[in-house]
Amino acid sequence: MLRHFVRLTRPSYRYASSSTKPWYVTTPIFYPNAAPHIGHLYSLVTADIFARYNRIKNPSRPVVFVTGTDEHGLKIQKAAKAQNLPPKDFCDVISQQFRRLSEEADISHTRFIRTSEQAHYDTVQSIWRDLDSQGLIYKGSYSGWYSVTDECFYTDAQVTHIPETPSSPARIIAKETSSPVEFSEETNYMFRLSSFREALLQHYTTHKDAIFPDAYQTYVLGILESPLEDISISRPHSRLSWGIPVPNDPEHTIYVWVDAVISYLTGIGYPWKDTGLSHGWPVDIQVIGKDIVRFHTIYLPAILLALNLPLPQRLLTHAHWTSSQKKMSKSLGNTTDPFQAMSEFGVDSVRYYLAKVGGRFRDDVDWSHIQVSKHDKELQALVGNLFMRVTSATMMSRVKEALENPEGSTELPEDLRTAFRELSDASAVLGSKVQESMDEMEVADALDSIVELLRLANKVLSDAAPWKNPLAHVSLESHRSCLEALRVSGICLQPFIPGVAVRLLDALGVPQEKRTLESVKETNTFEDVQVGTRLFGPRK
RNA sequence: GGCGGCGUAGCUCAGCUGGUCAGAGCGGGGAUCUCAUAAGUCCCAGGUCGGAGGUUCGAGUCCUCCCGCCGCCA
Repeated sequence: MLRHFVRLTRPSYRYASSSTKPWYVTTPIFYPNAAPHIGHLYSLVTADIFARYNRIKNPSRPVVFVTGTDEHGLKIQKAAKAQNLPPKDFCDVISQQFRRLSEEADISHTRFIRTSEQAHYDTVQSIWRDLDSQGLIYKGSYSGWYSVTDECFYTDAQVTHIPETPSSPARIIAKETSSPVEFSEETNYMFRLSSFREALLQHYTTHKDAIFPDAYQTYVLGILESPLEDISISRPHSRLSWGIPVPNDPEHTIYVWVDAVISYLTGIGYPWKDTGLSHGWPVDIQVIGKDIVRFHTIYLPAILLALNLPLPQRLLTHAHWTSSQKKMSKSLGNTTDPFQAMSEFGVDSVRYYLAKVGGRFRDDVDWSHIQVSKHDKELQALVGNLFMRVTSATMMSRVKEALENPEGSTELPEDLRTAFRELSDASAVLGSKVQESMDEMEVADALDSIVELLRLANKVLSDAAPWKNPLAHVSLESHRSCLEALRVSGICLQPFIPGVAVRLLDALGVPQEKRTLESVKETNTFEDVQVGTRLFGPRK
């Protein structure tokens, strides 16, 4: 007899941001059937921004950041076969590219998991047995349009009907590959997803901000307002051998997405001896792409409910990158190699672009070589040039002169006093503005606040014109207030462009322990400014 | 077909929760500076806010219809 597994009476775990458990963020686990692309980098950078942000927001709270590769499945099996490699060897190569991408993009992940790891393997089988013992798995039949050539099923939407012609009969083919398909049926293991519809609906009704942006919350609620059908979670071993075998049934292989989503648990050591809190569970932010929303908002939570585990706190769903307004596609030849982009523009300029342009999460965003180049220049001018203006030989000598003659007048014209006060006020509130935006997942707004402050600093410096103003005190005040703007900006820029931010803070002589969000409110004496530091690498 | 999202200056985008009835950056034109990483600052031009109705004292913002684009419907 089937147990009724809806747990409506059990409170969902909702930990406040001041919770002491480690803060946990994930990228989607990547499917390495080909080399990584800009979309993968976007997911990595997005997750990294939140990881780094939380490190400077709550320095005493550990941050756990899991990324990795999902290495089973038919596409990988076929890609390996095409290269005459065993799947494991193929995955070793491609997974290494993803790991290298993470490292070269300055991603501060704490764990790179691969679903081919033995511990993950064992845990997936263990979870399968658990679900099975609860009566949540049963054998059923799956039917659809099967392609012998492609060795897979297609849905109605994925096939098209070719009418009869004088030389050929009517037929149905797969849209993607044009291979002929025929309606077939096979036996698979099914998961009782339907049992969880009410609990899931309640969860998303109660937690209206579970998914960001709102449009995806609405989308998921719409799905859950209709009957939820059980889903197939296995494939015949004869067709899919590269995967985790179904326990006690070697003729079936666990479907790839099942073991993929379990990696968020195994990435932090599940099954735990305790509740998982000390390991970081539940996930605080789960970064996902819009193409995998169902897996992460419905299938995974259903499994978690079945395992009696709290659900992820929030999901951040990002859209895709287009290339000069066209969908990126290998067949179109308009994909961008992320390694090449980082090499050409610098890691931080690429991160800046991804965060600035991609940091609103509303819809697809455009990757354009011209736009990336412009953002690269903007960043260098905003941060690099401002630092050089403030620490120039002329400026430093004027400051020295002012310091050596403290009896000089400190009275400033009113317009300059107002300008300096405005800049100081803006510096003082930057931390709060960035925190407010980031806590609302508004990455682009946070970055815009920093840019605005740096622009204001450049303006005030031009207004004051200390390089020619006869009042020595103007030099001192300009120097001090612009360094302060750079300092607070440097602290706040760490999540977005960590390399430049660290070099800036080093050049300003900011101690390591004074680089937290809290430190923005404090003052700095700038006794150890390293004049002449170049914050950006050489340019062509 | 159903559901959801989008459409604002040449380009990329803010403007969600109705109120000095439209802004920013880039690009374009002009001026200025030369402290500075060929960088800075100032000014100007540029908009049927997809179209048509409606609600309202008032709508880019709410409602209806239409047009176009995108996504989902294991």
